[in-house]
Amino acid sequence: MAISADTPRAAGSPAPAAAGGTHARGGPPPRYGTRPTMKDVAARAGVGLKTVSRVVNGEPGVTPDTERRVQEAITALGFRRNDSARILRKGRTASVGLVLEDLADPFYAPLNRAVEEVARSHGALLINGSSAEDPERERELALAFCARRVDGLIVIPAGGDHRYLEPEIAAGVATVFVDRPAGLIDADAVLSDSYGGAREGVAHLIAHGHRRIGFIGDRPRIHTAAERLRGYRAAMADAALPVDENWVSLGPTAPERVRAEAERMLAGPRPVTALFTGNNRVTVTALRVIARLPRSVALVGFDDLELADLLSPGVTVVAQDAARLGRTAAELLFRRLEGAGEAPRRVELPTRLIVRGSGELPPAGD
Amino acid sequence: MAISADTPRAAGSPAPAAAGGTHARGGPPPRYGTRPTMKDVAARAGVGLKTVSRVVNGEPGVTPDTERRVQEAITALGFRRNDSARILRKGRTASVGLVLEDLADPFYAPLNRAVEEVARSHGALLINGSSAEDPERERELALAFCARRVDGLIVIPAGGDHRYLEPEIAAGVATVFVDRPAGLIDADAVLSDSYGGAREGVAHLIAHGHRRIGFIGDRPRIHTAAERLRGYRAAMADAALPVDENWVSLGPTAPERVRAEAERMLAGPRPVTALFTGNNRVTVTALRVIARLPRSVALVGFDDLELADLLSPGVTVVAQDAARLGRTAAELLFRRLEGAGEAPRRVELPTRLIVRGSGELPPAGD
DNA sequence: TAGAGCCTGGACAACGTTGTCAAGCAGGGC
DNA sequence: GCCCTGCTTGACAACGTTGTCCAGGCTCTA
Repeated sequence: MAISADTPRAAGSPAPAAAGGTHARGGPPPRYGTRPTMKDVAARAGVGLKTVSRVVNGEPGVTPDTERRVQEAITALGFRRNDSARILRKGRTASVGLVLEDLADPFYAPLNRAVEEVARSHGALLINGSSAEDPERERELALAFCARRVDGLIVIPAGGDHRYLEPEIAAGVATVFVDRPAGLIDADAVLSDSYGGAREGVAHLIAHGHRRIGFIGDRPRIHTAAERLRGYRAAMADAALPVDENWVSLGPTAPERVRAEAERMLAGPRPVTALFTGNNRVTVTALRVIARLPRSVALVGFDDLELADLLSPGVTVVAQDAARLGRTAAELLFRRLEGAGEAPRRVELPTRLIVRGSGELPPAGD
Repeated sequence: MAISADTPRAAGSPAPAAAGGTHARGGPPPRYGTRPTMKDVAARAGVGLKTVSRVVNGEPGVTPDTERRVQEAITALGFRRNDSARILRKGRTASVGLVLEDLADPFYAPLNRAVEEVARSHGALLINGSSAEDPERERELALAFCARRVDGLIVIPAGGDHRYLEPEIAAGVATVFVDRPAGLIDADAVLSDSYGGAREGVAHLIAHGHRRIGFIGDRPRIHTAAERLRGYRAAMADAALPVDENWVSLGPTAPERVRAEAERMLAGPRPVTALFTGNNRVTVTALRVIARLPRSVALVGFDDLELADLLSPGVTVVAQDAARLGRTAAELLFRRLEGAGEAPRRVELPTRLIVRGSGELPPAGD
């Protein structure tokens, strides 16, 4: 029998699941949108409230016969425990909040999934939201999660000041920052080695003969962007190569800006012969620019891309393990929840240079 | 001043945010992990409980002076409203649950984000989880969300029987299915035109001279997989082309299986000259197989891929608008919540053939 | 058969919030 | 001076669950 989702029921046709009465026999039929409670189940089964609670939670001390009667009442009424009340009473919510930049970003999605898996293995649900790189929105989300009394919070910071979380952390909300460190507070953080990864990637380009290398990255206030730029400069310095500041561009990763900057660096009498791109979004746009050029330009990007191996030439990347970032952060969080009372830790995961050929092009000139 | 995340505080060093007393003056310092309540705020501000509630909720009828005292107490104690209690009292949770197959899948991630955006615009939070294509897990997640009393539920079905949701729907949980229809119940659904899209994609291959076309898709119990196969058969029939059953393969989208099936279809004396792939995961694996072959093989895939335009040849796809699927479903859901009491609707969104060249290869033989 | 002890079941309070309602108070009109 | 009005404020119950505690009935043993 099908049920119409929202058709209001006439008094003469009560919802089948609730037929028989939420209230004592003879009472009015339950209003649409009103759910039966343990009290209703108890009344129907002819037992006490606590007995229903025991059955629902699988607690011992209920005879099989009583249990059967309760189960029948539960099924007949379509009862489902109200976790809000349960949470209120117990204090723990078995849920974790995750604030990231963009749920849809191919870099963060696996991180999201990894956090979900760890949460699931601990019996916790995941609430999440996208900050869209807006500090105020990050704050709103994180505090909304705290109001829901999440047991723990995982944050990919958009802002640079997380003092607003101090009362929450002090109150026991286990908090772990991922991908970027917390601002102005001392807290757990799980990061990738942005500096080392960028340095290695740029060194790869240098090793293949490039001397004029452009760097296009995210906004400078973002920790990873700054670190990767630092890695770029270190690699150039290692090889005693000068850096023309026209080769460096930090800013929003919107395709228009990245395209303009890439085209600028690749134009003129002495263009760069290679690009190092600071994250997956930048890389994709840069690849589109390069694809339209008659000559070949070397590129190494931070973050792996799904089809990077199928492009020709394959795209060399500095890969982060986003899933591992998420997993590590979530595991750290649950260790905290289980009472590991050490000082905040900063975990740094290594990156991996995946050479696929795009860095190995002979330099175009110089 | 930095706060250690989990260091238990000695009695002599109370949490700064709570210093001054959660309880009446002179009482014991608050225990770690215990949060101040409105009662505590009221005591500290020297006002009644309800006045605090009014200030917290911005209700009128509080003098500026009283409000200031309450605000000070809130800040001093680090108070944050407990939404569990609020939800229990009010009955509405301002949250939406989303069950999808895999949070990390590049097809579902934008859908996830779109649902989030709509929820956000309605002031609701998003709880989500991955079913991993396991009906039991789908059920667990959906019911866990219902226990949390989400106002609405968006489900990408893994299973084929959703009667377990009948009591929930009857109790007022607005429920919308996306990508695939509900099983054995009558409910809102937002779908892509899998049949039409596949038919158009396969017709494209036929128009370019292909006569032996393979179809590799997801498990047959999945509605979209079955529909796309139906579209494939229709296109072949339209052109009066015979279908060798060796050209059709439905099953898990694990790379090993897809690779084996693609290699099988492309081997032998009379291989297929083109492949139609049933979703993004299948397409990616098939592209890898094709890339290793000496000869070129045409391919059209269901679902767009991020770098599809940069491959050579570009990959022709039947694109779905995943974000629009999510947005449409979420908007429908909120319309239901606002009381639109019509019969369940099935919305079907069009697909779009994006021609990029991979289908335009001359057939390899025949 | 009586007493002790165990097992089952239920009454009750509490979790933190919000809606209802009534009290207190100041100001103004008569 | 008194009453009425309107505003601010607070006491109280209720939301649905779980933990505590106690009562009653049963079994087992002496």
